[in-house]
Amino acid sequence: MPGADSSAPADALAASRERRLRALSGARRDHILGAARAAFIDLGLEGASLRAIARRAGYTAGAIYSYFPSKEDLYATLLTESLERLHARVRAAGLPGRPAARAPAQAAADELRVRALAFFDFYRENPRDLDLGFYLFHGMQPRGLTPKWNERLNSRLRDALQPQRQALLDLGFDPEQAATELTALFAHTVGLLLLSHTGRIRMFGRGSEELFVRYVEELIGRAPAARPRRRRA
Amino acid sequence: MPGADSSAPADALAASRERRLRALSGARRDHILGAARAAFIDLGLEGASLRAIARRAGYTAGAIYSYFPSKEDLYATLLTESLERLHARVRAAGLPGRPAARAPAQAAADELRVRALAFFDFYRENPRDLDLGFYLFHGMQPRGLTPKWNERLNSRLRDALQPQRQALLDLGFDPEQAATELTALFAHTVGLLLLSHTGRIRMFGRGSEELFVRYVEELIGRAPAARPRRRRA
Amino acid sequence: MPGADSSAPADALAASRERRLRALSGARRDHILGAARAAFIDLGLEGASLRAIARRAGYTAGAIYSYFPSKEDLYATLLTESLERLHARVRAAGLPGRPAARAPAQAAADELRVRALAFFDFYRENPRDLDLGFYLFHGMQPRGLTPKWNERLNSRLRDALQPQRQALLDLGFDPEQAATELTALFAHTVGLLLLSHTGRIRMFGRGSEELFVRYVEELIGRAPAARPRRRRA
Amino acid sequence: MPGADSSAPADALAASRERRLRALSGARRDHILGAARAAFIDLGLEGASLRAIARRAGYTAGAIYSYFPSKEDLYATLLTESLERLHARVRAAGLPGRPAARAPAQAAADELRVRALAFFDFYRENPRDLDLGFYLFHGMQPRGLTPKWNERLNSRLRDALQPQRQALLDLGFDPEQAATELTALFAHTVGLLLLSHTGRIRMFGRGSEELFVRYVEELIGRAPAARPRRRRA
DNA sequence: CATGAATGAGAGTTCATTCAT
DNA sequence: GATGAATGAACTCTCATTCAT
Repeated sequence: MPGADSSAPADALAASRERRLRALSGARRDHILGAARAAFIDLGLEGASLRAIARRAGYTAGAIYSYFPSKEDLYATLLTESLERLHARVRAAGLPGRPAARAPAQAAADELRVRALAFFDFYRENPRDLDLGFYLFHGMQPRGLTPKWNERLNSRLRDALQPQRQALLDLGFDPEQAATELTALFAHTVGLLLLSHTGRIRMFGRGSEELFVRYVEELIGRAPAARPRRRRA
Repeated sequence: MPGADSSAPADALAASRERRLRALSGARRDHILGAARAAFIDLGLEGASLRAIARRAGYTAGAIYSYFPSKEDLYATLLTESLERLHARVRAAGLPGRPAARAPAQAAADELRVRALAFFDFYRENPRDLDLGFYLFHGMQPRGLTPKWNERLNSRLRDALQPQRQALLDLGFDPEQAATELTALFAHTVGLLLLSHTGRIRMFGRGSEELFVRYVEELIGRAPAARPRRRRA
Repeated sequence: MPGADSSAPADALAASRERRLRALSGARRDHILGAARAAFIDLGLEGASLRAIARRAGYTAGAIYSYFPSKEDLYATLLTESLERLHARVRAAGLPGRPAARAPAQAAADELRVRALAFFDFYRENPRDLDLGFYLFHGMQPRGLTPKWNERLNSRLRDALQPQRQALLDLGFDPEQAATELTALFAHTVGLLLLSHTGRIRMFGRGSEELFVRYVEELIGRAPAARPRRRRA
Repeated sequence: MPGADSSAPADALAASRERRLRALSGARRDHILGAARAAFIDLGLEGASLRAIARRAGYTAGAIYSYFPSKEDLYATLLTESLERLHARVRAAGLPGRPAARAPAQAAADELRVRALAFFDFYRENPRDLDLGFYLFHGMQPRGLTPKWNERLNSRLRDALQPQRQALLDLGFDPEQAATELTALFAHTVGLLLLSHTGRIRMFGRGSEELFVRYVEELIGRAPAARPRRRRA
């Protein structure tokens, strides 16, 4: 058959084409996500309609549905991706001093400082990512994404918090304590970011970063490993 | 003419009628605010349309505009009133043990505990009031309320936080420290409430109240007045 | 009190105003229904969108919702009203020869002829009313109107068929036979109308009216009262 | 050139390839029609979008246009094919008792009974085929199919009715009478099917099949051949 | 032949707001 | 003060269709 010996090259060709298409499609999807992020930044949560997003992306509203099955899905994807960027940022923060041979307690403290600050700074610099989180974490009742997406988003958030949890353990907190402190740290971070983001912090005449650092230092001060000498004494 | 010499009594009559009307109007305004609050509780932020609010109040949508110039304004009024209820709750919390002759440091610590918890509980029990605050405090770009309302709302919030500030001062923090601690306390409170309200705290396996109490205790532990003897020693 | 003695006239005024408003509103509702009917006639079932109807009525799409809670509801109202016009037509058809002192069997036969033909002619002359009936009787699953509306529409249809049923009884059919013949007559009528309306009848080289008359005459020929001689024998 | 003398075999090859392709294409076209039919059955007329049909066929929406120039055309093809299935069913119905040597009048009556019932049953069992007929036969304004398709569909319908026409002739009706009776029979059939299909018949407390049989028996009773004695006399 | 992307129109519905009465 | 009507813009989403690849 004439088709037989040409099938392998044809397959290769098809495969290569598919790869190219997939890459293109992915790039365009990212482009839409970027437009959505930009729309959020400029127009806020309520203003970022599908049309507005599409317009920014250079598309018709209907075209978005080639990439996302619904607006909620687009939002959820955006948040997932935001949490992944957060995670990347927190992970990257720890790299430089890694193989150092400092005193372990000191090293753990530095770890916590650096990771927690990276987390904090990510949202300070990208306040709309915070909005996004609120949007979907707030109601979360819209439409059908709750079960699957909620799980997935929680998982991404956990990932981003994991380095800080590890640092807490390294600081000598037992797992239970670490969980408690991590929760408190997360709450404090979110609270400060919210105050900062809404401008409400001005009313107190304080800077959010200053307060954040202070909280972290107190937390380190509370760590079992922080005062090993005193304990022995 | 008969109208000339009856003008003074007529004025008095008109004035009394106007007073009565004003009172009535005020009552009806409150009635609408109540309906709005109920609509928020049942339907959430997005579901509480002007129509839904009006329906609950027994009015037509258009009638609301006799009492509020816009939806944003209604929301802002609602938030003002919410902050006043918060304030009342915090104020009421301190009453019972007031005239006691306890050790001053202990009394101040109790004050803080009781006031801060009242603040926290208010929002725990009325999560929609928290929503409302977020809605209006968020972007602050909502149309006509920024200049005047922002000031007024900040002022109400300050009022509600004042008892806690006083307790911090009574605990021996100097004014600067007190401002810092108050800000941090507020941020922590808001962060925990948010975690609790969005259900995100479940993911950490912690209760928001437990964490809140812990934070307050640590704060008290940090207070200058908390260890006066130790310091002298 | 000054308001006391003026309340009665005020009430009267209010009542008159309300009456006027109600009449106006009803007229405008009818005007919209008329526009909807016209839209159906020109654009067919699928083309008659809410927007198209509103445009014809001189309204915005949203304005329709002041008069009808949904498009389905508008359709159902239209069909109800169509069935009422049908009923009126059938009822009016019997009037002229009523008090005649003809032989009863002959009178009953004339009754049936005249009523059945009125029914048939109504739809021959207003084919879109037939479409409307098909639209809602066809799927009938759209949205929430099934339970209430279905009942109501069936009732209207029954009303319009009642004169024919009575004529069948008067022709000597017992109730069971009358029900059977009425159903068959209705089916035949609908079938012929459909053939006529879709132009399919041309393919047979027959006229629908001719066939309809033939069917009615056969039906009359089948009637027990039609052959009194047999009964006497 | 080597290509010159190989042109004849090449042409043959090309022709055979084209034949094969054409057959394949036909099979795939049928496959799509099958998917469309299935989509109709499951989703109804409105729900069966091109996308839904394509999905069922394992294709993209765009791919359908390789086989059908438009959705209307696909529908028309589907209806053509439906009428052909109807025809086959009616034709098959007459087979068993064919070579019997019954009294000719009795045989013709049986013929009519069996053919007409087959026609009726086809639509009773496949109500979506009825929908399809209504959809396309209704306004006939759907875009591109009027001139050519109308003719073709009428022809198919005529084919399916031909056995009944023959039976009517065999029953002694002259051609004119037969045409009239055939039209009336068709109208009655359609009317009953419509009542049955829309559920409206329930309102009359009658069964469509019972009524159908009754109509056919009356029709047979009307046949000239039904009373042969009169003819001989 | 088939895909995947894109269009553009349009669907029904809701909304805050305005205004004559 | 309150109504009921009306606006106009916006919403998400679906559709048949086209076309480069």
